[in-house]
Amino acid sequence: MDDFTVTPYTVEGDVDYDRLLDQFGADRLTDEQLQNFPHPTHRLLRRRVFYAGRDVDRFTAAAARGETVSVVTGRGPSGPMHLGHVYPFYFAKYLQDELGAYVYIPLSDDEKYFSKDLTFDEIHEYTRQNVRDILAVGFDPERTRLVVDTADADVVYPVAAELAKELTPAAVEATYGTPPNVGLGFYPAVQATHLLLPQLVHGRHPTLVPIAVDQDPHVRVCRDIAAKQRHDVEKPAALLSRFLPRLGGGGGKMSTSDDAPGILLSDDRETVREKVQRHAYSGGRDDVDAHREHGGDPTVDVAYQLLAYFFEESDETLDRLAADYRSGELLSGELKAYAADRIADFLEGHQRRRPEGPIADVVEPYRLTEAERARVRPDVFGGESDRE
RNA sequence: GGGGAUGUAGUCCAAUGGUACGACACCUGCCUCCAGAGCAGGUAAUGGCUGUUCGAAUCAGUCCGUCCCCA
Repeated sequence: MDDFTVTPYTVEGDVDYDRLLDQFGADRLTDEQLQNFPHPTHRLLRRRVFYAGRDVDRFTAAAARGETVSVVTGRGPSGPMHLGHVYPFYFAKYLQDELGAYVYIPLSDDEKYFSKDLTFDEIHEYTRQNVRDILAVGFDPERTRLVVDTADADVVYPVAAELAKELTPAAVEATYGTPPNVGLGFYPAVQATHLLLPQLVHGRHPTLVPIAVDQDPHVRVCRDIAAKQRHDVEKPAALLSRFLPRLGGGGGKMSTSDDAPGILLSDDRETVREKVQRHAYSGGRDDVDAHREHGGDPTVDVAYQLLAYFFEESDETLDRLAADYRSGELLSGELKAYAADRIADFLEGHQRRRPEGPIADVVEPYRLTEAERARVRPDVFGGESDRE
């Protein structure tokens, strides 16, 4: 009946988040686990946008003891970034601010080349744009590293090669389906490299991977490899989120490649207002009289959902909006206007922080240093074992 | 390397030499507080080149892409 598909390459239909956990074998976040995160607890946790995980406790326990922890959350640079892409990065910043976590951000340009009909020139243009948007989040350059697969291949490839030997085609096929080309068949090894990289650079420690549930297979594959590798690493922990609702409603995720237009990080206030007003599915009634009498349904109202997921910081305001909407006092158009303004407020801040200037200068403080690379990369010609 | 199949709009697909069909998606209008639903309208395609023909999506040649079998 409620047919849906969730894989790293496809999200379709009305997603049943509970059934997904059964399918994937992840655990729903308990109230207690929630309390183990730094206070005040981030609203993405409080409101159960991040609603499940694997091995979260080891991460929070280590963090509570003040030990080294890291966060990995990435980006596939196949287009401009929209609202649905950005909240994991703001969550990562919260963990960095509160825990001093290292934040590693892999950009999988190779994977997008393998899976999309795009040239590397196009992908790299998006990569540069996306980097500016990611850095607009405000990460600490001392503790944040952007890793671009093809640009940092000196580090990524040797590790991926080691891990790839542990990965059978059958395992890849079982997890992702038959790869359409050998590049994608190899890519899970690269993905696993991303998740282990903080430990390879900084030594064994717990890593948390906050991502949308469709990316969970990557974590599972990596955990399998980490378990059998002689690398001294812990299995990365996962923190899994629901999808930010699409403007059109339904259960899928916001997308730029899809039909429903998403709200881009570059949209100005007028554009946001127009997109929300014209496209957001509402929980309102058919006309004003019916709405005043019976009230609206915030649980299906996309404007309300966007506020609840991320864009309204105040729990009190959120509760009041829901109550007023249900009572019929608040009309759909009014709720949309409010939501659009909160989103536009957020975007204005984001756009103001977006770094200008030559991209090489902008990204430099966030690239792996030579010393960090040397810790990971084998030194083929630097050794002395070539004696006759 | 050999053999076979296939290529039509964003997607799926029809048309055996004669106006390129339809669906979904998208856009516009009506209706709605808004969106959706509903109704009315609209945009959009024959992989490239050459040839045969009055006329080619259709036949031939060639190139390109994709898939399958064999090596």
